[in-house]
Amino acid sequence: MKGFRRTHDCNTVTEETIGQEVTLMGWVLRRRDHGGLIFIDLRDRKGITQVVFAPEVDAESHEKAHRLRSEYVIAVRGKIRTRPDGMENPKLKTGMVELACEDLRILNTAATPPFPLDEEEEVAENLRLKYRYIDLRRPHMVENITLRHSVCQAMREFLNSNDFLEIETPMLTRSTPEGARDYLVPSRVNAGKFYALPQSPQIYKQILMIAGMERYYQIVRCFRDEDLRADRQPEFTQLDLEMSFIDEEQIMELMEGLISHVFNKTLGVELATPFERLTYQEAMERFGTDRPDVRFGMELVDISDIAAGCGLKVFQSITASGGIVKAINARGMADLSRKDLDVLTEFAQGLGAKGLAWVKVKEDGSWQSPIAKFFTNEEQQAIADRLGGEPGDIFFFGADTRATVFRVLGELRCKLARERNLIHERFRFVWVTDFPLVEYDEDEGRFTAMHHPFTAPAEEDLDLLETDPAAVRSRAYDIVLNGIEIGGGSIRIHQPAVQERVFRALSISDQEAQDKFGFLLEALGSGAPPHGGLAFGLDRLVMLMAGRDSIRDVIAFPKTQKAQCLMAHAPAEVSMAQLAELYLKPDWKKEK
RNA sequence: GGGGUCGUAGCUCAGUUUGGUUAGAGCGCUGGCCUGUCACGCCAGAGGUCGCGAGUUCGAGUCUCGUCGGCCCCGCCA
Repeated sequence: MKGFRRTHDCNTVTEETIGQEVTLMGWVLRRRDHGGLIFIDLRDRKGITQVVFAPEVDAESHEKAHRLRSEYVIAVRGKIRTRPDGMENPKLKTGMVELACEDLRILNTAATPPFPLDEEEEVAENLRLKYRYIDLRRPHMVENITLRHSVCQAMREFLNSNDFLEIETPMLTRSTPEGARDYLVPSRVNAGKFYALPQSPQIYKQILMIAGMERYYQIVRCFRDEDLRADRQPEFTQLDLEMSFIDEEQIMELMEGLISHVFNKTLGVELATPFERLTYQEAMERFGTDRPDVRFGMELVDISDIAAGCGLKVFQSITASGGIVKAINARGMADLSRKDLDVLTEFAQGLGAKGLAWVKVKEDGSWQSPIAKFFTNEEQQAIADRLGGEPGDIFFFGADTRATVFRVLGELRCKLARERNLIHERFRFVWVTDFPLVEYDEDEGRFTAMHHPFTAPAEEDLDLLETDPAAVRSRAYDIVLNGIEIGGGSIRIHQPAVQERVFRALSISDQEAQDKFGFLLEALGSGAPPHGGLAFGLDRLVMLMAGRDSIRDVIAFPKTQKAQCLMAHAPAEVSMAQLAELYLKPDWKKEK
């Protein structure tokens, strides 16, 4: 590097730099060797600049440039000059100019890359993950990682200026009941005891409120030992925050400000506030899910009352046995072919439906459908009225238990919207509020917390805790973007007596509550302020902002579906000596 | 734990339906030529455990069974 000092980035040499002597450093993206004249596309984090090696400018570097190969690391010094007439490349930001090399230094050679760095071709993900350091050099990945950085910066800006303190909480903590499977860490100095990696800093941030910190945030890693998905990794990042002396209105308002600031600062997108709000009940009834995509209609409409009296036995028996019948109107989609409908039926069956009834509305308003004959004209009219049906529309029916109807029609409307390009908005947020406090867990035979056990019940429902827990609404709220849950939070319980009642409703014995959460109960009794907060899934948020389908594309070093790092080969075996130190005996065999 | 899908040259893929000559293409790679290219061009060349293992067959990239791995989904994820 002696004699070389980087003066510019590959995207900062422009018309304004013409005539200046600059030094660039970066990687060889491509070499175009004309024998007498050699062109290099030089790439760094910021962009691409064309470098020309000409013997009349510098014979020695021209000679050396013959040896350059893809991904060699080089430093070049020379003057920026305009390209000859007609030789400009409009595809490059620096395409009007080029660097005429007067001095070339090869800083490092490189093996031929295992896959091309240009983005024309999709590369198998296992290769990308094995050679992540190559994958991350690709401009698209640089953009994603850079966006993630900018999002974090904008979040900190906003929260810092709103009087929040950034405070770290322990990674080595204790396992608590409820929730996901924990990642465990054995303790060397406490034989037979284990730390757990945090699923979220939930209790610690509440303790910080009790400790009088008033406003806390942290961009923090969380760990859950559950199976992976495109939007789920075993370790993921949250923007976690908590505030004292507030209610849900103030939190939602502040969070809308935060999100607006982030989108404005990083993408230049102006979001309209306040965001739309739905209660859990509404979201389920109208969209079939608690994370509705509200960018398009096709809402679920209940027709159980009409179905109960119709001539179709299936509809009758389902409504009679406590199930429901709902329908969606796929406007203008009556052109779906028999084969399309078979595919959709299969899709519905895959989600647990027994079948998928449909009705096409013909020009004269009459029904074309295998089930048309089971409905009187009046019933047909009533259904069409309720769905706003017009010629060219097709109705789809879901008849089953509530949960199945919601799932099937909810997924179906999203699938149809995607396939028929009904989604035009880039970003649409919605709050979902008034979640049930608890839900019944068939396997465990008890109620479990829908959000977490520290969520405050709605005050007017408090007295139902002992009589009808399922009817108690919570003070929890989720924030949903484009049909994906990107955050959630709640007002917390700040009175020990209420916390104890909730534990009881969850069938957590006083003994267990004392063992596992005694310190929290004690802390609540020490003068806990009313408080609440929220956590954003940073990976999901950035994924949506970057327009990607998987959070792996916005995480520098993600894991595969089997929770392995293909680059570092984690997890890996350890020595017997290491195990012995931790008092672990590896004599468990996975049963075949 | 379950369902689906993919695995052929360094990369992206064709070939598998209907088993049959020496397994192909584009890109990349190597060497040569080339002073205005930018997905440079031209010439020549190298490169294969058809994921792995059994089986069926005269013969398997192709059929069967098993297995490993990537991805998507269900369960799971307060």
